[in-house]
Order: sequence, then structure tokens, then C-alpha cells
Amino acid sequence: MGDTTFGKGCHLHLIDGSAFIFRAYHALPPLTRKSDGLPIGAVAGFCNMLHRYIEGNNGPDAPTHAAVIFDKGSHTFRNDLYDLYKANREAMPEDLRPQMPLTRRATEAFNVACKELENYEADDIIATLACQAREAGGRVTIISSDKDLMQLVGDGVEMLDAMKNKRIDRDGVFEKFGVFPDRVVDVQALAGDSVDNVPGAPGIGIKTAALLINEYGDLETLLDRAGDIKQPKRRETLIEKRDQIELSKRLVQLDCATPLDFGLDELDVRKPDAEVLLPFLAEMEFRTLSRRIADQLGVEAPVIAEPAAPEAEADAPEAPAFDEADYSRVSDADALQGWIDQIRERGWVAVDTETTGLNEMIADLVGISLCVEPGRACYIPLIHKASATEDLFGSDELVEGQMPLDEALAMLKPVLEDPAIIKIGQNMKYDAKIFARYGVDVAPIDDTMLMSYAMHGGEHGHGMDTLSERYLGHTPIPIKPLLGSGKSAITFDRVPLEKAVSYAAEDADITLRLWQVFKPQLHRSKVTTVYETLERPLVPVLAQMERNGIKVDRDTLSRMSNAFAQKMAGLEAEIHELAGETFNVGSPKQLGEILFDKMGIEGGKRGKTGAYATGVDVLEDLATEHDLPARVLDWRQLSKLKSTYTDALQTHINPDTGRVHTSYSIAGANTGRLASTDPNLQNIPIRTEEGRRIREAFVAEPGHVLVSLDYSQIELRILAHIANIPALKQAFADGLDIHAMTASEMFDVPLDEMTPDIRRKAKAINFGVIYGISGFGLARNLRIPRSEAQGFIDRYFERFPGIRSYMDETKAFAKENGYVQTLFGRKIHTPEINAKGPRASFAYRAAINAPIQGTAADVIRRAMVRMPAAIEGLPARMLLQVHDELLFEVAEDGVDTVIDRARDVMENAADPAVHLDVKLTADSGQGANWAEAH
DNA sequence: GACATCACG
DNA sequence: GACGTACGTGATGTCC
Repeated sequence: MGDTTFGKGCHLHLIDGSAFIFRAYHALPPLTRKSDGLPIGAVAGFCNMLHRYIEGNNGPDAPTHAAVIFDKGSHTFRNDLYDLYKANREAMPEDLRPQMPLTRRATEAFNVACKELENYEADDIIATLACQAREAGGRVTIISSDKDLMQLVGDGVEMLDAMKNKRIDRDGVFEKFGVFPDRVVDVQALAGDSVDNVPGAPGIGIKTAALLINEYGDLETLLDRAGDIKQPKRRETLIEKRDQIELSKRLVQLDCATPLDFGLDELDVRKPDAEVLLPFLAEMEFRTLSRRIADQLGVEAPVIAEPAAPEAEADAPEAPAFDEADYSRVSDADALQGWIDQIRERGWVAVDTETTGLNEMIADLVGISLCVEPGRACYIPLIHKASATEDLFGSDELVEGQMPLDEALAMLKPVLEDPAIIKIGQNMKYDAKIFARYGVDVAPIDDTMLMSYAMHGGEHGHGMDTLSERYLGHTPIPIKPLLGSGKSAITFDRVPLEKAVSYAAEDADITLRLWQVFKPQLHRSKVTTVYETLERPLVPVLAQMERNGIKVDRDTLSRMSNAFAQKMAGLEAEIHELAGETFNVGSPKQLGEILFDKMGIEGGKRGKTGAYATGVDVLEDLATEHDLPARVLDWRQLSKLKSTYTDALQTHINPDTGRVHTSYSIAGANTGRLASTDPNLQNIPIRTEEGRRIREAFVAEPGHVLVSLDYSQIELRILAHIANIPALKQAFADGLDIHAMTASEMFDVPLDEMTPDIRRKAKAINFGVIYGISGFGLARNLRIPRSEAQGFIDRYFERFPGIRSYMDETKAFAKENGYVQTLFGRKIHTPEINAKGPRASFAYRAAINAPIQGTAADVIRRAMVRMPAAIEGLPARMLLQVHDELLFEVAEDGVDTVIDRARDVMENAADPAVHLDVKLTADSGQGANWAEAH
């Protein structure tokens, strides 16, 4: 302080602000400001770190000048040099974004200079300031551990890793890079950086780069004399990739001449101003920190209001027992307003809806329950009617003690749509869909089911009963006794109010308690990103898709049903004739007895229940010799198509919309895949011509077409990447027929001499690998001897050794950790991997498959999350997802644009979180119906 | 409600 | 050396 002119004897501290923020963000649980729920954890950590830094720099070596330097925006001049620079970076977590401006304010509140500059990285500003300070004869300490800054070290410039409290000087840099600071950029240019996506020279890492630079002196000399290098591979790389290496150097070279609009003198160290700092800390509601700082500054600590009822926090236990919980009925506007006030104070609320049924497209809203703190919840009944016991005639008149539905919704809508209030639910997609039908767009949300899925996928189910028992030690009130079952079952609007309150309020209470348990755990399990990028944002997307539905033509289905019925009747007569007696063709048990006992066919195998097995495989074998099993196969196919599709689909056509609305379970499949239910639209026939025609009944509205985009071979591409198989990667890069290429490689057959049969075998092996191949399984699939199948597998491993190591490593990882992971960090638990016997074998194959299937599932989830923004404003709706396919309904004049945009999103869906070595491609189709579009 | 079967990726 | 086996789903009909 005092003398502000920077010069000899001055000491400048430059703090890498982004590093502080990210360290703070990841070190702390996701704290929120009590009064409004604003995420604040990173700001809290940042302030603590900044405070600790100031505290620790009061000694004799105290800086005379200091500044915190931030990045501004994500686009810099380096992106103009190379558009993929830092393209690997995952988008900033949702709950961090609003905290960024607050960290700037915090820096200013501590009275420390705070600098950033459009189009430049923080590193460039740091470099420029360090150069200026050095020239002025002062000393510089850069507080960061970023290796990109190491090029600046020397001549009075040092780095300090604040976390490890370790100083890095010239020798420290040499330790890290094998060269002194003035050659660091040369080494970085060669070695590249996968984190920042600096390409460098392929196959050259830091060690080799340092070796080369030390031998030739500098990068330019090395590149000029690259021809002298003995190792042929290295020589070629350096010659061929010269441009790329020189580009890399420009990317890593920091700019010491950024156009700053301030001088070093402005950065002089100043004492914090209590009148600025304390109000800021109070606004953030940092109680401990503001008290500590107030003490140090010798002033009164600011009073920060406790928004929660103080008596509840004083000595009552955090979570009261369930049997002491306070559950009330809300039956007028005053009472509801009281709850709304509390919600606004907290910034969050657990919400649950009660309805007349499980189908969100049809069910009516019966009541709403709310909970803001454990043990205190309410239920707002809206359309309860007299129950049968109260009124034998089942009057439709509403019972007393309820608010008008419109009034309650009008009051709640601003809360449910308020971006500052988190709405917590268990399976929020259900409630969001119900509310959407009443004109309320619930957002933002948290979902305890999805939190559990992200943390415990594969360990157990994620229904409320399971979670409550497991994590709260409480068995929820069962719904059965309230609603009854079978013919006498009633809907929730007939449940007496008092019972409804205990049941419904408890659900909201449980949800809130689960949320409080899960929220901090999410972070500790390192699945916050999975939850925030792959689970939660999918909720509104799926809700919209489900509400869109797909138009299904009843007449087409009905005609097909009739045709199937006729054919089946004919076949049934033939079958009875051949059997010599009538029996139920649909009964595998009776069929088995006819085939193997009465007709005396050899080779009948009995399953574990003692009945003969009569599956397709068995009947197909028999069909070569006998007519009856052949007819049964035909009959079964028709029976399946009729009962599961042409008949059942008709019953799913919504009378209001004329469309079929499936429901996707987000947390159903262990691998991260979605599952479609009621009806399942992910298994509509396609493999046989007869079945495929069912897709003709899935149609577009007049003036529209159905557009389908599907990933080509996504799982094999992911396998090629994960197991790192150069031959497979190359084949995909060259656009080859992957199964033909595998066949050629395995059986030494040139591609132009490939036969369909050899290709078919290779295809089976490729799929087998994805499924955790076994000789037995492959043998059965290809109907070849087991020894031959084993030979194929051995040969496959020989040709693609990476597959073997992937399988071994995955198995070892699962045994060690109890789970495996996708490329995006999704965990799939494999609790049975250490079991004994065949169960371990199952778990082992599932563990091999899960990262592949799961990564593919993550990729399409990412595409789906981004899709609404990509097709915004276009006359298009996303309707269905079938694992690797997305189906849209598009107005005729928008088709080309939609295909372009959707393909772009799908093909780049892995970026920037993961850079795949293999390109993803999506094929498209269009037509009046799904058969034509696919 | 378990089981067998079969539709999909 | 022996387990049993391809991975992941959901819907339907039979039978107890």
C-alpha cells in the first residue's frame, strides 16, 4: 500500500480465478441460499479461499499488488485459429452458471482487483501482467497449478499451487516438462493436450517431446531437421504433421501483449472495506464467514435473518418421526397462501399430485400435496366426492372442505413456474404432465427417483416405497387399503378427506426427506453431472414427447386384426387335424404333450417346471421334418401380431387426441436406456414383412410426414472407441461395411469375394462381443458346433486383441468397484459380480455390455436434451425414441431443415463431454407412415 | 403371480 | 472343472 507506482521491490500476485471457482465448486456440496434456494456453494468456497489467501499473505513477503483474473466467455482468439480448441470441455454445470457473476462481485467486495477481457483467456492476461511486472523490475507470483502457465516461470516469476502450498520455480517446471520454461511451449506443441483439445503430434507425449527438444534445441530446428530422425514413425509424424504442430504451438503460446485498459499501478493491494464486504456476505447469507470477518475488522457482524421458523430449528430434531409428523388439510385461500409464503422463503418445495388414475393423459387432478420441511406437509383436496360408505348413491357432488380447483391452481401456478423455486418430486414426469394439462409448466425441478437412479442404478429399484424403506427406514402408507382392488376398487377422488390427507401429505414429506438425503450424496458419488445432464433435463423433453403422441390409424389396425383372425382360424383347423385332436394351440404345455408324447417326436427337452420347451428354436428345428410345428410357428406369429399389436394398440388410442401416447420410464433399464410402456412403442415389428406392415398404421397428420433418424452401428462404434481397436476405427472412418470387414479380417477373405454366409457369421460375432461373448451362445446362435464357435472367438481375439483386454479390464473393474461406467460417467452397479456360480457369469456378461449399451444410451439422451432447442421454430415435433432412433412428425415444407438440424445434433451428441475416435452417423428416412420413414 | 414366448434395439 | 449362457427391455396368454 502507499506507493502505488509499480517497480523494483514490488511483488505482484496474480490469482487464476477460474481455478479457484472450479475447485470451490467441486470441493463443496451443492449449498443453496436459504432464503431463495439460489445455488451458492461455489461462491461460498470462493470467498473462503479468497479470505484464507488474504489472511495468509500479511507477512513480510506480502504482495504489494494483486489481482484475480477470470476468463470471459468461452470464445477466444484461439477458437479462430482452431475451431476445435477446448471443444472437449463439458458445458458449465447448470447450478454453477448463476454463480459466475457472483464470484466477480465477491472479488470486488474483498477489494481485490478483478480483471477479465473479451476474446482472451485469463492465462493471456496473467502472461501480459507478468511480463509487464518483470520488465518493471518487480517480482510475480502466479497462484495457480495450471501447467499452461508454467511457460511464464523464471526471472522473478514463480508459481504457487495454493492447494498443495507448493512453489514452482524453474526446476519445478523442468521436473514437470523435462525442459526449462522457455521451451515449455515447444514441448506442449509436440505433446498436445487432450483436455484442451490441442492436437500436437500424434504418438508423442511429454517425455518424447522433451527428449527431442533437448536434442535439437528448439521446435523450429527440430522440424527443419526432422528428416534426420532415426525412428521412422517419429520422423514421418514430424514431417507430415508439421502444420498441426505449428498450430498447436500457437494455441499454447500465451499472449504477452493483450490490449489491457489498465496498468499495474491499479492493482495495488487495498484493505477490504467493511461497509462493502459485510453487506455482500450478508446478502449471500454466509453466517460463519461474515461473523469471522466482522471480528477481524472490529465491527459488528451483520444480522442475517433465519428464514426458517427459528423454534423448529432450535432444538427439535432435524427430521421428526413419521408418526409425529404434522399433516394438515388446506381448504381455503388463506391457508394456501401461508404455504406459498413458506415456499417462497425456502426456495424449494416437494410436490405430489393425486389423480383418478395412472394414465397421465386421461387422469384428472384430484389434489396436491406440498412439503417444505421434514415432518410438516399439507394436502389440498380439490375434487373429492362422497365415498360409497358415506353416500350409497355415489353422488358426484364435491364434499365440503375443499378449495375450488381453479383458485388453487391460479395461486400455485406462479410458484410452480418460478425459476427461483425448485420443485421436488418423485417421478416428476408424471406430475409435470398432469400439471401441463391444467396449463401449468412446472420448472425447475429435482427428482428423487432420478437421483437414486444416478447413484444406485443396478443396486435396487427407485420407486418411492423402496427408497423410503432403504433410506428413511419408513414404510409408506400403502395405497391398496384406500382404493381397494378388483371390481370394488375406487379412484382417489372417492377416498375420504382425512385418509387422503395422511396418505398424500406423507408422500410429499417422504419426497422432501429423500431429497435432503440424496442431494449431498449425489455430489459425493460423483454423479452430479450424470444427473444434471442425462437424467433431469430429459424430464420435460419426454413429457412433451409423450403428450405429443403418435397418430395411429384404427381402421388399418382393425382390418389387419380381421385378416389375422381368419388366417389363424385356418391354421388352427389344420393344426388340430394334424394333431388328431383339438387343443389350445396357445398353450405351450399342451403343445409339448402333443408333439413329444402323443406324436412321439424325439428330443423333447423339459424346462425347470417340467414342461416341454416349445420356443421358436425348438419348433424351427422340428419344422424341417414335421408340418405341425411349422403351422404352429405361423399361428404364433399371427397370434403375437394380433394380440400385442393390432388389437392392443387400438385400445391405446386416446379418444381426445386420436393418438397413442406411450410412457417412457427414465429409471427403468439398468444401462441407462429408456423403456416404453403402456403401450410399448419400442418393439413394434419390423423384422418380418408381415409384422412390418403394422408400421403402416403409424401415420402423420395431413400435410405432414414422419421423419426417422437412426444411428448407424452406434454400439459397434462405441466398442471400437472404448476397446480402442484401430482396425475397427479405420473401417468406420473409411465407411466400410463393418461386418464384411470383420469377416474379411477373420476368415482371410478379400472384401470383393465376400459371401453373405461368411458375413453373417462375422455379424453374429460382432454382436456377440457386445453381449459378452461365449462359445456356447455363439454356437447356438449360428447353429454350429461349440468347438467351431470357440475357434471363431479365439481368432477374433487374436485379430483384435484390444477386445480381450477391454473385457478383462472391465471385469476386473467391476469386481473391484462393484460397478462399471459409461464414457459419460454413468455408473451401472453389478452387485452379483462377486457371487458364486452362474449368477457371476450373468453379472460378468452384463458388465461387459453395460458400458457399451449405456454409452449409446447416454449419447441419444444428450441428443434428445438438445433437440428441442435445435428444432425450435420449425414445424416439427419429436414423437418417439427407439434406443438408436428418433421419430419426428414434420410439416412437409420443413422436412429438409429438420433432418439437417436433427442429424447435426445426433451426430455431435457426444461433444463436448467426450471426444469419440469414431464418428457417429445418423441415417434418415421419411414417409407418410413409419414403415416408409424407417 | 410365475412362466414361457416373442416383439424390438 | 463345472456351473449355465449371449445384452437390454415389455406385453401377452396360460396355468396354478
